[in-house]
Amino acid sequence: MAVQNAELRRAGLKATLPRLRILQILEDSTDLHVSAEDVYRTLLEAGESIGLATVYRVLTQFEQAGLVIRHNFDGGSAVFELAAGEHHDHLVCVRCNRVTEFVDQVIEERQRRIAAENGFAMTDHSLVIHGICSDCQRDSD
Amino acid sequence: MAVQNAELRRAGLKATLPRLRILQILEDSTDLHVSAEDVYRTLLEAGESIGLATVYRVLTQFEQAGLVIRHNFDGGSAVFELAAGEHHDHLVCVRCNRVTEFVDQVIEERQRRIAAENGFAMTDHSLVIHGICSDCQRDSD
DNA sequence: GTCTAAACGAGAAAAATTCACATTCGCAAC
DNA sequence: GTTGCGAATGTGAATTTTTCTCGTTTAGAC
Repeated sequence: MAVQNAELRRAGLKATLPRLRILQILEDSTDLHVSAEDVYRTLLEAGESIGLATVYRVLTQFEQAGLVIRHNFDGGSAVFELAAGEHHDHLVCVRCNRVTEFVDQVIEERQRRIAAENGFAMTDHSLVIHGICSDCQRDSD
Repeated sequence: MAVQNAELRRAGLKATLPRLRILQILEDSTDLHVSAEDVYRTLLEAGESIGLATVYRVLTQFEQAGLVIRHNFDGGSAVFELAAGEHHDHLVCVRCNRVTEFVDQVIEERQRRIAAENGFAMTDHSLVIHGICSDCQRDSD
């Protein structure tokens, strides 16, 4: 708990109970990508009385503070991921929604060049490859 | 009009009035990326009485038929683009939302390889580079 | 311990999208 | 050209996701 406290301070956020709990949930989650609803459900299961509005507020603050990254894959709801490690891109299975991460330096470099060629000051980028993962390919045979 | 009629048939869709009108709007639009609301508004301005639900339905059908591509950039609403040309990726300005398209064969190739290495049968991919376009960089000085 | 601004909870509201169902339309057979 | 039928549409309600409002509570400085 003391750890999360310090993390929040470093991010310039007051260490309130909802923020501590939500940060912990993100860190403890086995799934790297969780939605606001996921976080809310986990809180309910743990018996915490934290409102859904607060979950959204906190996740947005975390995003602005650089603690998490918000992805708009599809399927309606945004998902959040701890910004702990380095940047990476995603492979998303269109059948089971499983997400795999990857990094490719060649692509990173080309992106920087393309942004520059088009006069864009790149702030961010996101690459999502959709496909059918090996498990789902097997299942459909 | 006869042209759109044939296009719909080729896509396996009955040539109904809403579908003809919406296809025409997409083709006539100066902006390549339009939302369902944009289409609806254009219809209203033209005095057509086509429901918003129909617009969503038709756009979804067009997507399934491969006539248009749906993008979930961000900002809540999805945008649709005619699937006329070849595949391409997008540069989106975070200030003015202007969209520029590009293609890079090196990136395309790396993506195929990455999907294969991870056992994914690639169905699709989307690369969005966010940044500040040249116009907006100038404005903020 | 007190104080104050910031943060919270609950529920209402907004925005985007989909659904349900009665009505209408496209089109193929006559 | 008429007719018939299943597919498609319009309306308005419902859902889903996210944000807002506002009265109450809390974290952290003094």
